[in-house]
Formats: sequence, structure tokens, C-alpha cells
Amino acid sequence: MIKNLFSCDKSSRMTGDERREQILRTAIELFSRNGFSGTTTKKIAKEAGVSEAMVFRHFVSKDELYKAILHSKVCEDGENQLPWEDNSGLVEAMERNDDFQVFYLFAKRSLEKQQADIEFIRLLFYSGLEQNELTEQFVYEFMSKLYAFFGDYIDKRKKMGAMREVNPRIVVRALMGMLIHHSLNNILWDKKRQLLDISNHEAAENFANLLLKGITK
Amino acid sequence: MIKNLFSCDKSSRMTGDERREQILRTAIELFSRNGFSGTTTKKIAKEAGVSEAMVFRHFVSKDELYKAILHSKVCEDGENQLPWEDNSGLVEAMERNDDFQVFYLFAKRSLEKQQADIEFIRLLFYSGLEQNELTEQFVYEFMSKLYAFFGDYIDKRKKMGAMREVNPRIVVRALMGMLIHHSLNNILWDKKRQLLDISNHEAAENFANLLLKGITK
DNA sequence: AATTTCAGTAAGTAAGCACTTACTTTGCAC
DNA sequence: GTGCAAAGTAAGTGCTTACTTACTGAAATT
Repeated sequence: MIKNLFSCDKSSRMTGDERREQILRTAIELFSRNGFSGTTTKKIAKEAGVSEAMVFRHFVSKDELYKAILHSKVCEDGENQLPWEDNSGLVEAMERNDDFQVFYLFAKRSLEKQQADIEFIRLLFYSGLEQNELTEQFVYEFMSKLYAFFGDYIDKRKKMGAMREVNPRIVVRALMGMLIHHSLNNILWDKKRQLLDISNHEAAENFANLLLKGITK
Repeated sequence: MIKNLFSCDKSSRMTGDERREQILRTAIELFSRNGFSGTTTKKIAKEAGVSEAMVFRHFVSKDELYKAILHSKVCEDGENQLPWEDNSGLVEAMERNDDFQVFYLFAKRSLEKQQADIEFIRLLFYSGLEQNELTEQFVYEFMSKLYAFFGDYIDKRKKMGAMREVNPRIVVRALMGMLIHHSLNNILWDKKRQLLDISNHEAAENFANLLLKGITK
């Protein structure tokens, strides 16, 4: 039978792996929207169009399902989440010491990634509040890489006399703060952009300039 | 009987208002730690040392209790949460156009307030993720006041030729991003300060300098 | 001293929860 | 076409949930 061509037909029988993937995707959506204890296995099954028993055939417990989700989002997607990967412009800008382009391109790519995967951010904050170990570990590794990446660049530019004496980690924390907080505002608190309505380009440009030149004339 | 002197004796009979307050405080602690659906009315009652029925005598439903909490935290405490209130140094610094002191004192006070009331931040993020209306409204009003406060100062300093042309709202968003993200890191993800271990003084100093002068030499 | 008031509880209720069991269908290899 | 592994379900399990009812006892008012 032609089946894969009509894969939107959820009621049709799937292979084990297909169904597992589908349950996982459904669960990601629900966990990211309602958190761990706000999501029931019944809802997941209903949304996926299967009986509850199927959820427990593919995942031994609700807890394991949650772990599988964090693992897939945080470890797999997360690995490719580094904003300088597939970003040749950024690497080139670093080579020619174009500070503005370095920070601008990093900021723009970060904002785009964050807004393209709202589920990821919500999951990260929910699991952070829920004191999940995996999240703590992911944030630690992700930030460590960021510190190394920017730390090297800033140290290099300091030696060239282009930057003043600063702790690179504080600079990275400041930059990530601007970016994540801006995305969080747009996602969580000010969806209608009543407080501040700017494009990612504008935001990245302003944040990069702020970080480099400050606001003093 | 001498009662109020031994008010730590939870098992003694309290007046209605006393007990209501106590249940509220207990509930704040639990909701901020575990979120709405992660907290049960049974746990609240047990922690408060009363039967579950008492919780429902004082609050018609779990939902109403949550609303009462957000109202008390967000509207009452929140009102006094503005970091320039009781901060005469900040107002004086503004009068003598001491830009660094303005941003430094604001940043330091903000960080201190955030770290003194971790419950508040956790509650704010939980209820934000849970799409609570009250939270959205609070953030809107709080940020509006911030924009007005700093907007006026930045506009004044621009006219004096001391600051370059920037959108004050972007500056405020950047500053709040640094501060909230820094606190969030310390509270949620990097409690052991493995990534970055700096005092509030150091953080405020660096963030203020960054915002004013940038990192370029 | 009697009465009223109200803080407080024990023991429920129905619905919902994570998870299981015992069974039925489906598609594919032979 | 038959056998069989695997996808799938209906109908449970015991426990927990938010919330209620019907009652008790201490203290303030009369």
C-alpha cells in the first residue's frame, strides 16, 4: 500500500519506530506547554491518537519519557544549537577582527534559533525550575563552550590592544542575558510586542553596538 | 494565655487572619518550589500543620489560592520592588548626572532584591510559563515604569550631549537582561557558581561599565 | 452558667492519575 | 492461505487529587 505518501493519516498503523517518534513529538509539545506535572499520559496518548497503553509500550514510565525528551532536545538538537556552527560569516569576521560583525552575527543567529524553537526554551525553563539534573548539565556544557569560544576571541583582541581589560565570562553573561531575556520577553510576557517591537536585525545590531561601544558619547 | 510570644507553636489555635496568612506563606513556598500542578493542597495543609479542610475554608479553591499568592507577591510586594525606591543614592546620582553611579546603584539594588526573594522570581517564571494573565500584566506595568524612569534620564543625557542616539527601551531591555539572566543563572542553573563566581558589587560594576563604555578600547 | 461563635478535624466523595493486564487486529514471510 | 510477530486496544488496578460534609471543642459574649 502507498502509506508514507499519506503519512498525515495518523489512524493508520505505524511501525514501532514511527509511532515512538510521533509520541515523542506530541509529548514534547505538551511538556513544553504545560510542564511535567501539568501534562498527563492520557492527554499525550489522546493527542497522538493512540491508547495510553501505547505510550507505556514505548516508554517505561512518564519519567523516562520526560528524560528521553530532554535528552533528544537538549543533547541532540542542543549540540547543533551552537550559534557559530554553519555560520561562516561569523568565523570570517573573527579572522579579520571585525568585532561588530562577530557580535552582530552571533546575536542575530542566537535570536533566530531561539525564536525558531520556542518549545526548546520553554522546556529548558520548565525543567530548570523543576531542578532537573540534565538541564543543569546541559546549561553548564553549553555555556562552557560559549565562554571558551568568546573568551579566546576577546583575549586575542585584548592583546591586540583593541579591547580593554574585562573578564570575558562577564561579557558573555551580559550578551547571553540580553539575548535570552529579549527572546523570553517576546515568547512569555510580551507576545503582542507592546513594550518593544523590534526585528531580530535591529535587536542584534543594538545589542552588539551596546556591548562594544556602550551608550556614552 | 501568652500566645503571641510563642507564635512558633503552629499547633495552637490561631485567629482566622493569622491562619490565613500562615497558609498563604506556606503555599507561596510550595508553589514557588514546585509550580501550580506540582503542588497539592494536601501538602500545603500538612506543611501548615492543619487539615486540608482549613485550606478550603480560607480559599475557595486551589486556583483562588494561587491567584491570591500571585496578587500578594506581584501586586503588593511587587509595588515596592522598584529598585529606585528607598534608594536616595540613585536619585542623587541622577541629579548630578553621574551615569556610572546611576546604572551601578540600580544594578546592585536589583541584584540584591532578586537574590533576597528567590521565591518571587521562581513564581514569576513558573506563572509566566503557565501563561498566567496576572503575570503578563505585572511584567507589563513593571517594565513600563522602568522604561519611563530610565527613558527620561537617557533622553536628558542625550540632550546634554553625553549619550549617543539610542532607543532607551533597548537599553533598558539590555540592562534588565543582564541582571535577570545573571540572577537566574545563580538561582537555577549554576547554584555552585562554577561558571562565574562574582559578587553583586562586581556584577553591577561590570554591567554598568559595559553598558556605558562597551568593551572597545 | 448558658449560648453562640468559629477554629479545627475525620472521614468521606467522585474524578483523575500513572501504569497493567488480557486480549484483538494487522501486515508480512513463507 | 496460514502462522506469527508486533501494533494496537478496552477495561481495568490501586492510589492520589481537589474538594465536601458533618461533626467537635475552645473561647469569647451574653
